[in-house]
Amino acid sequence: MVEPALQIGEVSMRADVSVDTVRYYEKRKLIHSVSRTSGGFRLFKSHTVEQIRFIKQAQELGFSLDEIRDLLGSGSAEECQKVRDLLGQKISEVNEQIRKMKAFKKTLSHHLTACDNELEQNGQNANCPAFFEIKRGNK
Amino acid sequence: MVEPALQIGEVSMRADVSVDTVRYYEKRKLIHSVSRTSGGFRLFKSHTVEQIRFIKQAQELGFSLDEIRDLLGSGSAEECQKVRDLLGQKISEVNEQIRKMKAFKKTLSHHLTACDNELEQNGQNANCPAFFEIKRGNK
DNA sequence: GTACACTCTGGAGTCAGCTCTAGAGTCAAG
DNA sequence: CTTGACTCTAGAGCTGACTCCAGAGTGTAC
Repeated sequence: MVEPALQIGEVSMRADVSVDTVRYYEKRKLIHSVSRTSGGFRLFKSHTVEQIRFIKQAQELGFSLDEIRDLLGSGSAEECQKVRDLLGQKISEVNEQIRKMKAFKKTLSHHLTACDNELEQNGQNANCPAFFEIKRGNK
Repeated sequence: MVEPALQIGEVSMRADVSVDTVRYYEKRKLIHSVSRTSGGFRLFKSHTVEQIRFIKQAQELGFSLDEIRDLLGSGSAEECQKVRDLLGQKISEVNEQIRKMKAFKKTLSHHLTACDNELEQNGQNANCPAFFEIKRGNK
């Protein structure tokens, strides 16, 4: 039941990032290698792969590596409360993001409708209104 | 009813971006100044302010300036259909983003709960688990 | 024992999206 | 006609997050 150590290439492949990225994350303290071979090769635990996937997930949603690092925490006692608070805060940020997304989607939908109307009425000669002129009723 | 032309400083202030940003967006063809004073000062229509706000909104949601420019379109006939298609595509991208957001929020909530449990049970001596060890049941 | 894939380090390069700078010109007010 | 706030251009610099590179060492398979 001793979990197998992974070399950087294996981690990189499983997490679908480059080896450079893995090293970069280690340098930025988002992950850490647990040990080295006698020759100096890094060895990682397998959960590092999950950790990298989490980092990528958070990143796609606009969080910076520094923010993500704080969220990952070190597991130390005094950090526990801090991480907890941060989590609460991030959750509301995500909620806010979702709200913004929905608003943006609405804006896009409005334009799509306007666009469709124009195409239907004028076909080949459609003169799609520039984005913000729609609202202002200009031609 | 002739709409007043705005100078760059006015636009920048109303849209809450720097004047450099306004010039940069013009260079990148996201907006355009309608004319210049005899001395060469740019003059903008007031809807440019709305356009910049839209750009910022889209940007916050992870769209690049190039993508946004395509979305703004030029209003020409042949572009109309193209913009329409792009709009449809962006709307599904936004839907996908919303889905990811919700998944991420779930991940964060799980961790928050685990964190709370740990704090409740061990108080001052809480040993907040490293992010991904929770799932794996390690201490 | 050598071939070959993999890994190491340190540092330079890249890309997007600004941001800043210098040096010069513009414009409305007094 | 001068002052002071504003604007112009071209180009350099910055930040975050990689990405690439050279030159050297490691590990295992035949």
